[in-house]
Amino acid sequence: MSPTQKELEQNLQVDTYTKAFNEQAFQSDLINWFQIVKRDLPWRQDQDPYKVWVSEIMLQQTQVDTVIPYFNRFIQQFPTANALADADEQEVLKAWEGLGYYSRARNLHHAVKEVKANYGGEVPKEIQQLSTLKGIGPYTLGAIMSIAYDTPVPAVDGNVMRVLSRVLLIGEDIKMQKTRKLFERVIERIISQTDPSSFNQGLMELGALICRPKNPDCINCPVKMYCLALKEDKVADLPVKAKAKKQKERNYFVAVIETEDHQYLIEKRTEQGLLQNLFQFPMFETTQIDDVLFNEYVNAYFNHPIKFTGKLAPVKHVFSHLIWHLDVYHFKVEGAFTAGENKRWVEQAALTDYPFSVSHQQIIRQFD
DNA sequence: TAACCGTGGAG
DNA sequence: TCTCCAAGGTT
Repeated sequence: MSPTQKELEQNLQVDTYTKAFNEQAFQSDLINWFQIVKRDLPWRQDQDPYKVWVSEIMLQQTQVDTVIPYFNRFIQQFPTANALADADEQEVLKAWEGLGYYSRARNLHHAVKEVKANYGGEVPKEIQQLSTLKGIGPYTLGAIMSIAYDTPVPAVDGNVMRVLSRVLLIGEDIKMQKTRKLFERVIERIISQTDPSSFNQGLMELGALICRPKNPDCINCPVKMYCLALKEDKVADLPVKAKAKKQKERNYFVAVIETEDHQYLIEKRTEQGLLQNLFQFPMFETTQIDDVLFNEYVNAYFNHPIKFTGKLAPVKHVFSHLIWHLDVYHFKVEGAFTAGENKRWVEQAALTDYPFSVSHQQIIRQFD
């Protein structure tokens, strides 16, 4: 089977970036540095593929210091793939509460059930099997294959693209998916065959500690002698990254409805879109209606006499692609009434049993 | 492809 | 306050 025209062009492109590159010496210097300075992180205690998997999912778009306490609690609560598979989704979401990107938790839970059903609870080490699991994309695939199974597969994350764009002077826009694929092809040429785990982790550790987005510590860089950007004084210009779009803004009324014996009405979000299956206080998107109309609307919506008792502090919540402005209203009712399928009444102390997004945690914190 | 999907830290 | 960005994946 001969390579296609496209593949030939791609190989040529990789050639231009790697032809004058001494990958043997680079590997050696990078790996030796990593062995000396690597941080003592909880997921580096052993090579358990399940723990590597959990850590890599949590670390997606999330800083190490944020992940550490979540990882420790999660592994204590769900020590094995089978233990996680046997858990309820609500438990898993609760353990993920506050970490964000909740599809990661739901996909991990789904995938672990598949591992239990199809692979006897053992995380597969075949690349084809691993890559079909929900939530395991190209980066995580390479990370698990290399870190857990010592197999030379590229693991291209933001750190790796930043480091290699500088070392090899690659000016492609790292927002583009085809650029990530370019880096994967480059790494297939230069990855260590004997210690791909330290090679991949070394690139990421270098990006985190030395080759930082701002104020890179080039003086102390273990591979500065290979760095074309440093040689040409272009470190600050790389990587090239398209600007992010501005978030859209949305306004909501939130109804905190409390009974005389201090039960609160909460509702479960849908299985689609934002914050799937998380809980919240009933909320309604608003465009132009005012406070008075909202009070009438709430009474009509629930078909029950509900007494407005005052406003709580408004909440502004910034997502990656969205900004919520929540106007929070407090209502009193005499007792719990039938409110609908996805709704339930919960005592104040029991609110902590349910997974809420941070926006609604900010509301709960005002109850004291 | 580009939009969607969270949250918190750092400059 | 504002902007970027952090061990990305899915659709």
